[in-house]
Amino acid sequence: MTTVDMKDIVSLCKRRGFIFPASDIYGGINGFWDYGPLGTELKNNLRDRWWKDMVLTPPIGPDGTPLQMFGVDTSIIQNPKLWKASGHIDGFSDPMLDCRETKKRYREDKLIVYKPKDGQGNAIVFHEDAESDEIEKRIKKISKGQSVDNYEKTSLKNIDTTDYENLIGPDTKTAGTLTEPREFNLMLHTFLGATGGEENKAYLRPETCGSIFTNFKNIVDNSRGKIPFGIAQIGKAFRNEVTPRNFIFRSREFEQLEMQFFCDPKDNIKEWFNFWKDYRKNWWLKIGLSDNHLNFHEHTEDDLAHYAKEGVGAYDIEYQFPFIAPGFDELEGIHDRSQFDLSQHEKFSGKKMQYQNLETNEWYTPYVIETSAGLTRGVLALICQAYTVDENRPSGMYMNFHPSMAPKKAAILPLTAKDGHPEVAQKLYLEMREHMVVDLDIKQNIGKRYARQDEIGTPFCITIDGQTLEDQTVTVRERNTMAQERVHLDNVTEYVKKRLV
RNA sequence: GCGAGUGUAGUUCAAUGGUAGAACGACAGCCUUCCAAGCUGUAUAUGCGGGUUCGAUUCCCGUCACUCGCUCCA
Repeated sequence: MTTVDMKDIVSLCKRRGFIFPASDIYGGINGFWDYGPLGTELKNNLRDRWWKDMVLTPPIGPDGTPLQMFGVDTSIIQNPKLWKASGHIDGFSDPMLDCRETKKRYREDKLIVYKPKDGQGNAIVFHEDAESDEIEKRIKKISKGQSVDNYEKTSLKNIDTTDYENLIGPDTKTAGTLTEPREFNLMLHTFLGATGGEENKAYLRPETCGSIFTNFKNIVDNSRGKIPFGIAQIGKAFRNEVTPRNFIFRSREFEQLEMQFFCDPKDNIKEWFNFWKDYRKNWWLKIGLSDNHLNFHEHTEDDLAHYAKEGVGAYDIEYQFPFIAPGFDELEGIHDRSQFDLSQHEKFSGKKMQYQNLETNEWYTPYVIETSAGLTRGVLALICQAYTVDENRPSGMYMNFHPSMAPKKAAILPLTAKDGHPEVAQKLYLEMREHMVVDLDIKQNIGKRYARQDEIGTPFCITIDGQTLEDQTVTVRERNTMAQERVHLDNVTEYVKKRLV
């Protein structure tokens, strides 16, 4: 396997207009990226393909009937109670602090402090479950013989941060190694209303699925949703990642392709789960990711998300990104969320989130299988997969995008800038651009123009030459093989179209 | 968030306490040609802020960004 350096990928992305650092002229901003002309096309191609294959023409179910799927596009900001119900607000809002020396991290509320009653000397910090003889021993040692009685016990919250320099951390002997406690909630928040204060706090969604669940009843009641069915959504999501890193892989603003599939708890959940798992992996294969770069990772009991504890399992589809190779990193999760979300929303909203089987009149809370893919991670995977080193061509490499994903489908290149070539080229360009994204490039020599198209992964280059004027044929060059074929002008749009699927 | 490193044209690199160079890319002109990016020319850079200094891209401090290792990832 050839390993591609992320550095080369990042510089190509900037040089050719795929992806730029956000607010580049101001020095960038950690965790945010802008999509340039080609990156936008690529992302749209991936997004549209997902929407088609999931919503417009969803797969045929295991029993041979086409699945019912509904598309929604919900607001990024929702009532904060939604995130309370989903567990996102409480799940990760503890103030934490670090020890600079030992690199350990502590929850503020789990630490207790022994402060000298006379105010002389350092205060000593312990973990809340420290044994009393352990406390006694350590205090004696550090204070050179003083007893616990000379110390008063308090919680870390009562210590002013200006006094932190006099604190001795739980796992060290030196004072002043603890950092100030920091909120570690990973949700981005904002304030609603022009004068919004704390009471008007709202959150930018950390995933798109929350509002899929809250629309469950609308779909059932107003869109004739009959279980089993799915609700799908594409949209932005935001997380205050501790360490945004690896180009667009972990960014604070990203885009998701999410689908929640609601089924009868009496169904064979495992069968549905496997159905989606296989369908989703094959989908990535269809759009050009190679099998040996894809991997299924099954979550163990310990790292299951809070919503997935009850279910039949959780799998990640992982891709072998260059920055982690030979390891893999998550591209899409297929998780059994069981009845967690609908039950939670029923509890918090007081609205019945159940489904009635009208044939049996039986009410139940549906089971949910989630497929949650990162659109922006998908773009990165496509780019990494496509980057192909080839020392035998002028560009030194080419982007081997699947034709259906390539940002530009064809480039029209008159061999010379005179002799009537540009006129023919422009006519063809105006025809073809009605059907696909095409480039018209007239200037400079042909080798240079081929090389440029190779670098951005255009699958077909169409050349108008002397012979075109005689017999109305053009040459079509295929990117990967560089082989050429003569095609009549009347057929060239169809010729390319057929090869984009 | 911690630790280490890096920061010079669009990209990849050079150089210097005293005028910042190249290659590729871009653009213009020439060539009119089917691929080792033809020929000529033009424009473009020391991340940002402060300090030291007669003078800082170079030394120092801060900051921002990127890379690597930790940490985190509902």
